[in-house]
Amino acid sequence: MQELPIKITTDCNLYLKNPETSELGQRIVTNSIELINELGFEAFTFKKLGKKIKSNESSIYRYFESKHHLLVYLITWYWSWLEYRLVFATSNILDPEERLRIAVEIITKKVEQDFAFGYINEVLLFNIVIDEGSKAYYTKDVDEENEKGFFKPYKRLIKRLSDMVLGVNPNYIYPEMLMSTVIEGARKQRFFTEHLPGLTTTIKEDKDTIVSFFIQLVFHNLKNNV
Amino acid sequence: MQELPIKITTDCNLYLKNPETSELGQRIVTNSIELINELGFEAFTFKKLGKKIKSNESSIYRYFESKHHLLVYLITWYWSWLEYRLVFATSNILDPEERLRIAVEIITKKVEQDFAFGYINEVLLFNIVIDEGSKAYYTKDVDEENEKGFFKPYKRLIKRLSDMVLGVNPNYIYPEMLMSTVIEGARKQRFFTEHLPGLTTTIKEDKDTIVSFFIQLVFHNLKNNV
DNA sequence: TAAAATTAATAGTATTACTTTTATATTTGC
DNA sequence: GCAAATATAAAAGTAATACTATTAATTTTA
Repeated sequence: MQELPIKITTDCNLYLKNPETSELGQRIVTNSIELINELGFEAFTFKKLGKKIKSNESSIYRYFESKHHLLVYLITWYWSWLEYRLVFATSNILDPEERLRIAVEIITKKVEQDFAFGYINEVLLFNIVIDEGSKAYYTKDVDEENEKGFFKPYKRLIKRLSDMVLGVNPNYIYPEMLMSTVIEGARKQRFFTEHLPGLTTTIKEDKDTIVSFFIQLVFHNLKNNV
Repeated sequence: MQELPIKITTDCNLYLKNPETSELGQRIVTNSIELINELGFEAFTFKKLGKKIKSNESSIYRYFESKHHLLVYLITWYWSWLEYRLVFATSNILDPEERLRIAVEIITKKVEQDFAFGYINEVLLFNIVIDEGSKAYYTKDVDEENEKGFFKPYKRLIKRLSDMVLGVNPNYIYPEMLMSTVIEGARKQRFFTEHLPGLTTTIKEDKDTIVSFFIQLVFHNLKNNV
């Protein structure tokens, strides 16, 4: 079994039993990604997942308290993976502008290649992030779940990006707001491109309009704030 | 009965019977806004609403096919109301920059005052837009619902805003993307401010950080695109 | 005032998320 | 190597959900 460099720690309170630690746990994660992709989160149930992995509904409940917990786990895994890639891609870049440019590119671009990180298919997971991502926090229980630590990894990612913003312009006063607007905005524009094109812009000559737009947005904004 | 200047037309296919046209219909709308605020959309049911308006679950189904249809109706009413206010506030402004500034302010600022438009409480409706707004389109049926015309009023609003952007800078190439990023981004930042402050920035001295941020974002971006 | 339309009430369906219980494997400590 | 702890599977059950169908009562209107 391959070790994954991305760990969702216990202090996030996202699982009852760490799915990394058993074959069944891994099968739950792998197959839930496939099944949520196929059915959408609302139609996805632990019963159907149990059938798919030739196990039982009640066994899945040993790992995740609810299907909502499982969704948050998957989305969190994605943010942690993004942060990992971000650190990796920018570690040798000394120029702050170049660092930020690379960072914005990574957080806004499509995931098209399966990085084959263990039992997780990143391309399918990316689709879930686009289509179902905001369901992780649009709940009546956000505040409670936030206190439990559910969103720590996401906050850490935003913090890291904000620091890069300040590296380019230490006087900029909205670093967190800018970066969460970019990361969430890019997700939304992807969704619009796919389903509601009237709400977005696509430039045919551009390989990725969403990436270009957000890079321009960030840098034009920072340059005017001296 | 006061006439509402905001009409959700039949070609949006959002209702079975227009709730404006009867007292029961209006009670359904008024009270659903209160009840969704109170319980959140997931815990809200037609059964509970029926009890609240001292009518019956099945009667509500005569107006709205499902609770999802009702939610989309409410959100759509909000977009139409925003557009109405937008047109009203900018109709006499000739300077394109000033027009756009006013527009961005209107679409990003909080609704704190009940405009007392008939039977709709705009402050409560605004809360629903913040907390549940994106549930209107994050569904497996988006494409189908889009074809039915569910999102026409929202698209019209984005179109109108894009035209104002082009009024300021005719060479700007991402008008729709910029405006939907602003409108959706402002909603999300409001939610973060309330529930996940680690993902956003708040400046105490500023009366409304979200408005200031987005105005700056738009204008710095447009000025660098000649 | 009769017909049409609207509303109310009841009861029903299939499915959902999740729990409980019990039995059977599998792993682990000694 | 075997008992004890743990993990898994299976079945059955619960309360609630979203929605439908039917029927009856009430209101509107022609």
